[in-house]
Amino acid sequence: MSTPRATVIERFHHAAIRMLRSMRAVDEAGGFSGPRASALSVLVFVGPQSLGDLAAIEGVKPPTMSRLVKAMQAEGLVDARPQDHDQRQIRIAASERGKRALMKARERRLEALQDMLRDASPAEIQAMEKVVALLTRSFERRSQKPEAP
Amino acid sequence: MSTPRATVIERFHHAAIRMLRSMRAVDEAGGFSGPRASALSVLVFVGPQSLGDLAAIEGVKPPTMSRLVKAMQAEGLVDARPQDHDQRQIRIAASERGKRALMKARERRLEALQDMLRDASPAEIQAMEKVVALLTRSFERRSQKPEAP
DNA sequence: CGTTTTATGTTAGCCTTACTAACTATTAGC
DNA sequence: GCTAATAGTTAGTAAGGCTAACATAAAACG
Repeated sequence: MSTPRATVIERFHHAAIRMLRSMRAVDEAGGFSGPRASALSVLVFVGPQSLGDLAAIEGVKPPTMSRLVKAMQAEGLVDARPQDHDQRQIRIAASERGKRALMKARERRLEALQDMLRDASPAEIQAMEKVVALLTRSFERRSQKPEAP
Repeated sequence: MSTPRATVIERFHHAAIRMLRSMRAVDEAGGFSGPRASALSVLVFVGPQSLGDLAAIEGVKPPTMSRLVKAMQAEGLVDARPQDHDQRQIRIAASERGKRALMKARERRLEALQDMLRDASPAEIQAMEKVVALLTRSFERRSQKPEAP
């Protein structure tokens, strides 16, 4: 359990925690918080969703998403109305104001990240790219087989 | 704002979020949750701390840490008693049971991470190492100058 | 010294996000 | 058409975060 490989993985995990912790501060300074930014970015970049689907994408249970949507609706960040073909479902979409707010928050976060990593060498940027590819691959593998067959 | 560099950084941020989200599930399945595991690991690997120091290390305010410590104390994970040289401060230390619990949780998480990254190539592991170095460097720079002079 | 200031934790009260359980309403199946 | 299943909501609880207000111990200082 103490191979060099394990050590790297563990240190990477820890570094990721620290990086995201400092980003949280940036996100929250900019008005809306992690879960909201995340759900909104799904609505903006993936498209309108039903509540259940949005909850599944975000990895939370429907009641949690229900409350989140209600709060964002109250702030005018999203619109929600019954689906045409199924009156049980609701169609949640980012409002224009929501889109603008998301873009601004995204920009702020990106600026903070770029500032944090401003002295990264080209080789390090390349290394980040490799790591992103690795992680993306892992996520895809995982989502292909959610449960053992 | 749309340089390749920015794109990589943004995708890295997103990948980190997803990685940690799946790790949260592993942590919580194993008994205690993120903030507890994190605080406890400071006590185990860095050593006993006062409440204020521990709060600062963890990036939370003292009342938050006070409650966390109280809960962990109730579960027998940590010991706390007044400092010798200053009766205002308390000295918080991991108990034997806390150490064991942390080690087990750590092992579980590491196994899950290794499983997630099981098909990483040597080059990718090397890339992770580079990224860890980059992030660590950034954190150190940041902690050296907490506020502008 | 004694008084005032500063430092350290704690308590109380609030918010957000997460959960489960129980409920309503709509759709689908038989 | 009655029953099943499905989609969301409501209610109640817990964890973790915050600020404001407080108690107490130590330090500073006249």
